Amino acid sequence: MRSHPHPHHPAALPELAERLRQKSRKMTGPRQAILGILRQQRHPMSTHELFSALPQGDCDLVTVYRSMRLLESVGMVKRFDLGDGVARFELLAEGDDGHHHHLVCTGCAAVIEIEQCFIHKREQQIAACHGFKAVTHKLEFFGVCPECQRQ
Amino acid sequence: MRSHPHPHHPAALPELAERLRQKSRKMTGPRQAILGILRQQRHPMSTHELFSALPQGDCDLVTVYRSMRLLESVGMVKRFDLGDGVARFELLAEGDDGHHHHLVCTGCAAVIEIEQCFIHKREQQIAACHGFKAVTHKLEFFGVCPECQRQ
DNA sequence: CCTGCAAATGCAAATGAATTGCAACTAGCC
DNA sequence: GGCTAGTTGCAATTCATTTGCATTTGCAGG
Repeated sequence: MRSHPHPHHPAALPELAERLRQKSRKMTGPRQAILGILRQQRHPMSTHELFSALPQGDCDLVTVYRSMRLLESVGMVKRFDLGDGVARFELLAEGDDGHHHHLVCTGCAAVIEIEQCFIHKREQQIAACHGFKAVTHKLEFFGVCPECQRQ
Repeated sequence: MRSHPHPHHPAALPELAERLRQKSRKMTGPRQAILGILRQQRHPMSTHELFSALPQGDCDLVTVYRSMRLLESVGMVKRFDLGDGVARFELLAEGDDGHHHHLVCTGCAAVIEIEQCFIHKREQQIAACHGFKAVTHKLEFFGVCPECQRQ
């Protein structure tokens, strides 16, 4: 059975701390708070959303930005671009590359996770056809959700 | 035969002027210059690239930004997001919605146009499955081109 | 338990893409 | 040729994100 990007039992904080320490990174207060929020989130979160979800004054906005960069660099978090000029992040399970897509409502910004990726074969063809290596892709869907259709 | 997003005989400037006038927009010097450059371009161009390609001092950077927005709003140009935080634009043929994708080299930023879009059926399924309307998507491929593989 | 130091943080300032306010033009319908 | 909506230049602003630097803090090793 394939792994689900949003497991019902996300990694516990001690395990997350261990993942950091293995890369000689520290489990600090801010990071603990950030990971704690990310753990219980099933949709990608922007840096500002993350910051506002933190107990007020818990840490600086800049620290959140730096943390997201670091967590991304050690593969604990995946960055998504939903086309509005703001980076969003999802926590990754160990060993998961987090590759999946989203369906975003252009009215209310609601996000639906699309688990399957059906591009791989085409991606291979395109890579081969142009002699490219290490090819990946970014794919996001946009539309109007049932709620917003009523307005 | 389906239209090619980069026709060998792109629209002439008078025709482009007509398209503008139909929407009660004016064909000004800057716009003429911008469209002139876009006409002979087969890859998406950023606002800054466009600006530098203009005869120096021809117009203000802000005017280029405003022009791109306007041209997009009247459907004469299509905006692409190649993931580097800079908007890029391609001139559209009349009646063309410009929907296609790109393969971008992460080393040298070279761009290859990918004409076919093979997502439509899946897109329909996804839309239906979640009750969304007016669903579209953004899809771009990234990899290392043959040149950059040598380094 | 204590210590040292690489790693992390806060705060202020900087960067870079893109937008906006406003007064001075100008394309093109009459 | 004149009038007016639409444009432009310039300066200033916004907004996401990054950077410099002095200070602080996890945590590996003794």
